[in-house]
Amino acid sequence: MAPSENTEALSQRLATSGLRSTPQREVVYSILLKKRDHPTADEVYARVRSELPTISLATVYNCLETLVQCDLVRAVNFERGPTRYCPNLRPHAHFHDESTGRTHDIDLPPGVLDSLTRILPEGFDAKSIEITFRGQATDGRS
Amino acid sequence: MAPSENTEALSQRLATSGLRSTPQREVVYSILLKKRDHPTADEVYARVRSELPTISLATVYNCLETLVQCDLVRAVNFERGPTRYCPNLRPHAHFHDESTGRTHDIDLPPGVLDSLTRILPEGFDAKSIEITFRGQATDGRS
DNA sequence: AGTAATAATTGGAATAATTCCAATTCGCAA
DNA sequence: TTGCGAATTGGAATTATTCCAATTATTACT
Repeated sequence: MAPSENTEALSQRLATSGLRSTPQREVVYSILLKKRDHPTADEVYARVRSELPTISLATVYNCLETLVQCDLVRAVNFERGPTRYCPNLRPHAHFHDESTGRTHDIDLPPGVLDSLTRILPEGFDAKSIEITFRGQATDGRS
Repeated sequence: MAPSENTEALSQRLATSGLRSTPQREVVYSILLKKRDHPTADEVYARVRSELPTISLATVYNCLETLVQCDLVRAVNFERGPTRYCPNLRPHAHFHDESTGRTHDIDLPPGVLDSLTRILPEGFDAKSIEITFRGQATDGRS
């Protein structure tokens, strides 16, 4: 796979939003793509620092926020904890494993989101749906 | 409706968990039942103080946590904001209205949760599911 | 190229929500 | 009625995030 491909996608998305492509934004995004384990901002910060040692935590927050605005990344909140970041753009749910604390992406079969939308009463217009499972993943998984 | 009914339920749930029924716990619970608008801990604190002026915020947090443990209340988290509390025990989703900031309960037709569980791959055992819609409620609703 | 205008980054301070902790107080049981 | 564990309390501490003012980078224009 061409490493420039995603960088391209990023630049384009930023451009169409009137934003600039910067080293910080590129590295933050590439870090998210590299290891899709739903890291927190702090975790992203730690990983990015090995490539960009002078980046600040505030910038990491800014970049993540920007990526969310561009719809390249989803911000995910489980219970009280810190926000986690997910670069998976396919329609998917999250499975939160209570024993390991890990979060798994669960791809959704086509139609699931539509059929959920249909249970809404008149007058409710949903722009997005989030589905979160909580339980145990008995199986060894990444 | 008998006002003692819910208090009864509370005492029983607490008892079976080896916990005590206290005035603080009872009032916090009754406040949640009285106005089901998904208040934050701070909001609960404010409401409870009119009945129990000397209660502390820490106790409100403790009571809410206890009620969640007893499965009498659900803790709900939208994006970054503070945790909100919901005494609705029926299977329901949440609709978060982005224009008003309000949260509506959406009752789920029977079978929805089961059919969602069925999309999980082998090895994933879900104990609970949360469904959150985000959008606009065009209609005037409580 | 030179420069103004604008956008992005930075570090640190500030805020918000929640948890922790040690000291009291309460309620039940012997 | 005394004692023990549970619950409450107030305040300090912690965590996650946002804010802000100063600097730095990038772009557009001449």
